[in-house]
Formats: sequence, C-alpha cells, structure tokens
Amino acid sequence: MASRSDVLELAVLGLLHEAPMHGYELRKRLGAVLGPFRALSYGTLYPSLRRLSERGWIAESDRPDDTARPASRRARIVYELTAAGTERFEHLVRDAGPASWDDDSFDVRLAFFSRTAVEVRIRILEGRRSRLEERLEQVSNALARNRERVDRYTLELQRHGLESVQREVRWLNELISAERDRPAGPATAPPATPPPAPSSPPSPPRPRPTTAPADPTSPT
Amino acid sequence: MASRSDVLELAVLGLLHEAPMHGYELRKRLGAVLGPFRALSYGTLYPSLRRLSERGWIAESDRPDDTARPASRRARIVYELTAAGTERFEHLVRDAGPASWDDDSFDVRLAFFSRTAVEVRIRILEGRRSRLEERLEQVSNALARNRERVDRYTLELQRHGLESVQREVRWLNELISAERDRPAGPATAPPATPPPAPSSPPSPPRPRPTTAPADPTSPT
DNA sequence: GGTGCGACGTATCGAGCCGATACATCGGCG
DNA sequence: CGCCGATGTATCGGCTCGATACGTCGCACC
Repeated sequence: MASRSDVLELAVLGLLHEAPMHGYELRKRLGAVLGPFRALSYGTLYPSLRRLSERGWIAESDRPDDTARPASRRARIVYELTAAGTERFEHLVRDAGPASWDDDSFDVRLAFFSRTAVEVRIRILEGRRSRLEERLEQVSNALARNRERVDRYTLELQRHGLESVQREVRWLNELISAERDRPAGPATAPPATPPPAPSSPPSPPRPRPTTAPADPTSPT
Repeated sequence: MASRSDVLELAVLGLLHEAPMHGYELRKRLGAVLGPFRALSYGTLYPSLRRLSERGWIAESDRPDDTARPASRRARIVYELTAAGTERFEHLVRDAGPASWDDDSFDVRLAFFSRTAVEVRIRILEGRRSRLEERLEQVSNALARNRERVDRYTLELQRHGLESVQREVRWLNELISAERDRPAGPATAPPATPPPAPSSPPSPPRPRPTTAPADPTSPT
C-alpha cells in the first residue's frame, strides 16, 4: 500500500490534476516533486502510465495541448485525468495513512499540501513527527547500548544522523504551529499562497540521510 | 559501477572480512552498516550471496562456526572470504571513485574507514563534499530562478533541505580536518580507535533527505 | 546548404531489488 | 504438550533502474 508505486501514483495524478501533460514533461515536473534527485526513469514512468491508464484514472487527450500549431505535431501523447482519476486523487489526498509518514511519501504529500485540508495536513505533519521520534528513540538506545564498542567513524555518523533527525523534528514543529495558527482551511482551495506554481520548480536539496536509525528487521 | 549491487558487494565483503558469517547474521550486521533503515531483504541477500559465490569472492566454510556444539547444528551456511575475495575487498576499499560520493555508498565507505588508508579517507570525504556543493549550487539557482512562483510548502521543504546539506558540509569539514591532523595512517591498521567493533553497532539515524537538489536527468 | 548536435519524445530490455511468503527447527512458557 | 517467537534458508511476482534504441525538430557552424 505504500511502495514506490503508490507514491508515484499520487504524484502523477496530482500533476495531471493541474494540467494535462505528456510523459516527457511529466518526468521533468516529477523531478521537482519527488526531489530532484531520485527522479524516476522512463523505464518506470511509461509502464506506470500504462497501468494508470488501464485502471481508468487517466486517458489520452485529443486536444493538441498547444492548440496553436496543428502542423508540427510530434508523436506526443498527452494524458489527462478522467473523472474517476480526479476522484481517486482526491481520495488519496484525503486518506493519509501511516504510509504517508515515509521518507519518500512525505515529500510528495507536502508538494500537494495546497490541495489538502488543514486537518489532514496536521495529521500528516504529526504522523511524520512521531515516525521520526521512533527513530530517535531507537538510535539513542542503540547508542547507549554499545557506546564504546563502536568505531570512531560509525559513532560520528550516528551523531550527525541523530542531530539531523532532531532538526527535522524541530522543523516539523514549526510547520505544525503555523498550521494551527491558520484560520480554517477550505478543503480544496487553501488560503496560503497561490496554487502550486504552474511552472516547474526545480526543487530542493535533500539533506540526505546519514544512516537511518531504526529499521531493525532484526529485533534485539 | 555503483548501483546498489556494488554497495552491497562492498558491505558483504567487508563484514566477512571481519569474520565468517551466515546469511541471517549478515543481514543483521548489514542493517548497521547500510543504515538501519534500508536494511535489505532476503530476496536481495541470498541471490547476492550466490552471485558473490559464483564469482569466487566468497565460499562456504566447513567449520561449524561455533565449534563448541557439534550436535545441534542447524542448516546454517557459513560463508567466508576466499583469497580472491580478500584481494577484491582491498581493491574496492582502495579504489574510491566518484561512485563513492553517492548517498548510499558514502555511509558504507565510512563504515570501513578503519580499514582505509588516510589519503583515501580524505579523498572520499572531499569528494562527498564536492558532491554536496554541486547540489547546493543547483538548488540555490533553482530557488533564485523562481522564488515567487512556488508553493509555500515547497519553499519550506527547499529551505530545510538546503540547510541540511549545508550542515552536512560543515560536518564533513570537521572530519576532514581531524583526518589532516592525524599523523600518518598505516594503510590497513589505523591508529584511531581500536579496529571496528567486532560486535554489531546498531547504527545511526539517517537525517533523511528532504528533497534532493540536482539529479537532472533533464538538463534544465 | 548540408550536416551534425543536442533537445525533445516514446518505448523496451535485462538485471536486480523489495515485500510477502513458505518451510523448518529450536527454546521456552504456561 | 501445544503454541509462539526467534532463528534460518529460500523463492516468487511485481516493480524499478540504467542503458539503449529509435525518431523528429531546430539551429549553429563552417
């Protein structure tokens, strides 16, 4: 329910919600949303478009996209949301389960916050925070458990990682209180800033993780 | 040359360099090295062990691993490094190309710093830093280019991401000068701390990226 | 005035990764 | 004594990535 696929689905649907687009452009815009790094490959995008199409969320559009020039039409395939797709997108945005606290997922959620109701936004931010707090705890435990048996460098890495997570928690706290101060968010048309830029934002640097804290498939 | 596979290869070889081990245990230790999150699945590990085995880097060991109890032997398969594997590991450690500046790669490299010559360590740290500086530049450009057309939340995300990267650069700078002050590193036996803990370090929290800056498969 | 190059654009293939799952044995606990 | 959870090895389907193929367009350079 929250693999890369689902994130991709949300992102594609969200972008097409803004405007019909063809694959190549989607990919560029996607880079901005997923984080400019980890932009996905065509080997992922095209099959994915086909899947979404089969499920009926998206469909090829006839309109030449740029109506002005009928002559030079290349073989581009413009996709647009279907009615079902729109509904699906709205459902995905509204229903923010624990999956949306994940690293990858969270960024994409943030990218569509303008389309998200205030209470959902808060739920996501708080969920993300609690996720990070779990990590914090696990790492601290781990650190305490074998403080002296660990390599100098590993220790440094852990320290840095721990600090980064703490900073993100603080950042989330700020976002949350900003959200709380906000009057009351209309579900779909947020007051904040103008709707997401129609033009593609290149997107930010990923602080990049420095070793995650807790997965522990392995108990102990 | 630097896909997940190669990182995995380095990590497995490195762990077996410390002591022979069987799959299950490798996986746990791997979690500590790769970053507790992103621990790899068995669907990855076992096929990978087979590949390494086919290439002759590792081999099954006969020794019961825990020689004490001959009776209760379960069907565990203990692997150990072959001579070729040892050589391969040392080659990998020595030869730190641009691939080792990557997010995933870098952590694993750090984990084996104790086995790495000082000049190589510095090369890796500086490489990592320059990689981050590239991102910094790209994101700043991007930010400058469309400062006002972007969503409030996207902007926040970028800000936070930018800051995280800057902090990591500072962290790297500290590590680099610490390395410079170090007398002169014997190639394989570093003076720093006792050799890597024989027991498994739980590993640190990944600050977690907040949107990477620059991939740009798409040239602007 | 051709020709080469880089952007745009769609698409597939092989290799590999992930999550779930299947099996099996062991130690302990009620 | 039966059940559960940890230890162990292993595979399968679905998806992803990176490389690559193929093709068009505009235009800069000589």
